[in-house]
Amino acid sequence: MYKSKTCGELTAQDAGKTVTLAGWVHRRRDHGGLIFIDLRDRFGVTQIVFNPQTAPAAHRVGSDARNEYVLQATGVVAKRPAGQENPALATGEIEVYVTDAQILNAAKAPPFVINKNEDVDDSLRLTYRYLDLRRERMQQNLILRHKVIKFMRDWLDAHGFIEIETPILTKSTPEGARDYLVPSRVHPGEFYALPQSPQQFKQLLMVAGYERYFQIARCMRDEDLRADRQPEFTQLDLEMAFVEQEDVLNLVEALFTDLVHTLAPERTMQTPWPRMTYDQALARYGSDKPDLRFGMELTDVSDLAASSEFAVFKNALRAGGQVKGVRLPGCAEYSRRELDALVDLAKTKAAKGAVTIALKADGVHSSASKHMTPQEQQAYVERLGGQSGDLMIFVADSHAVVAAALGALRKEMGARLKLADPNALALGWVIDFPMFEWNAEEKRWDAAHHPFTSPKPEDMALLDTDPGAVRANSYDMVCNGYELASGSIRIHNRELQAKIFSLLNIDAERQRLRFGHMLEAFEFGAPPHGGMAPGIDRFVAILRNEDNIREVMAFPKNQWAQDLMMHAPSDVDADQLKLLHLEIAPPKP
RNA sequence: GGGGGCGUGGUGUAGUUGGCCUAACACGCGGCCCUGUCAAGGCCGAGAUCGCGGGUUCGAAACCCGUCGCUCCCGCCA
Repeated sequence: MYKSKTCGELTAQDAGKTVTLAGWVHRRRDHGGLIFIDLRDRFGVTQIVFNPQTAPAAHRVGSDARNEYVLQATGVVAKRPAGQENPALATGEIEVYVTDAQILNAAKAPPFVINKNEDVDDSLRLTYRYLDLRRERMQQNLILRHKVIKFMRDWLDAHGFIEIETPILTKSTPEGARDYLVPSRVHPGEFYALPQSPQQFKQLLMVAGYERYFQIARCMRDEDLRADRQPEFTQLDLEMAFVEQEDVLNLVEALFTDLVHTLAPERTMQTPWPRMTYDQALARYGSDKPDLRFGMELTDVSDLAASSEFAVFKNALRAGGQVKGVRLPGCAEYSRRELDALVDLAKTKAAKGAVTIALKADGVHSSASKHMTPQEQQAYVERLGGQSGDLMIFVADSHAVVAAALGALRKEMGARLKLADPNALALGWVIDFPMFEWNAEEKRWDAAHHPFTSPKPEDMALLDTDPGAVRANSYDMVCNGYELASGSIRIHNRELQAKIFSLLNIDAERQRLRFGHMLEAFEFGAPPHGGMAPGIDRFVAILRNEDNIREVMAFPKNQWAQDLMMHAPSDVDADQLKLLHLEIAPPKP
């Protein structure tokens, strides 16, 4: 070993001991005579002192050292002189008087500052990720990530779960996200797919009788990136047999509640977690992943609109839609330009427009004042509980568009007005998702969750008459405006599974080709089962108050799915392509 | 595929109603001085044709057009 102690463990108790430390030069303070170096390793920082009188050879080493040099130093632990302690440092009671030192490796000046948490251009950080990872922020993020995963493993183990690995090379299932494909050398023209999730494997493990499975599972989806979406990400994938929805929810809630209490006790969390149906979430917050850290709920004003002469409102109602509004406290003085920006935000969610009513000191000011009397405007204000100085914004459209538009406004304004308590973890459940979503482009029903989700027994009759009204035994875990997990009770009956496939426009032949193994497995004594899959990257990011899941991944991709450090993706040798029976088509002009 | 933001020494920023910019500040880097610092301090120094290309102008870091890169968002994400 190059070291007898780490840079994070020495205390006054160790005074007098001779120790050897090894690490990186975090900072160096050269007084001409004495040189102080803050030596850093993964465990902490320790001040080592070079004295030209008592150890001239070692002092020359300290003199040559520069930031990020790799250093080994042997010396005697000493309590610092009275008044020289550094309370900001865990090892601040002591220092090490170096008697012998050597440079294990020199270092160029790094392309960005490592010993300060200063913002640096993301692409530079990603190019030199191994340097970025030395910085305290990333180190803390990855250490917490480790603790979270360790906690999950231990907790699930203690609750009778076993961890089972499932294949990375598997079969493409074109429904859902785009697959990453891997060409087969042995089978010309055929491909493996990287898993979007271990969904089918974990269900088959239930058929196999393992009853309680989990996996820290890597999932890959070839879709465009966002701050909370990387092409590969990690889920705590779990599945249980002989359970109902309530059992899964209770178990996951207990796991995460214990986890937060243990690893983030300073964070506030409402227990038990609030639950709401999908319909309630959309009605109250305009989102199926509402940020529950603040109120600012949507208010239905359809009844007021019904008795008004305002054509935009009336027409929306006549078409079966609704009119709802949201109150933005203290925003009455927004400029025309700012109001337009809010309306534009609503329009990005397919709203045709939005009506604003500002309650200023001299009364109501509305963008629809030509179409509404002041009395009408006042009625809307009162319905929303508007106070002087508030801005109200209304959207009239279908239920879905109203929710999307006002939900986007609520999210944006919640952030802008800093309504969310940054210390809160607003964990909650959204249940009773619809079974199907109408895909207007393809003119067919798509599975809202995935095709293995079971419908609610009481809605079974609607499968034949009104698929859009069927609710699923599916549920999401939400936190601070993120979808942290999705899950469902699965289908375990062959006939029902085949019926759902058919409803999803997958004919018998494609069912046999793509899902024959699942249908067949259900004929061999498949138990009732269900589970879910919390996203670990998103959860750790929330715990660390990071806005981008890159910050909690060691080697993430940039927005265009490139690894700037490894330079992936990259072209490959012609020989490799030949072996894989591939030819590259010339790019389109 | 679309929209917004950003791009100035190694890093982070200032400068952007065109002229005082022969581009400023902090950190970093190099040298010298300095025995109790911990964001050490002091002195000196090197380092940027302002992402790239074109244009307008007597004059462009700044204005216009194009382009590239990064980033956030929409679409997309069973």
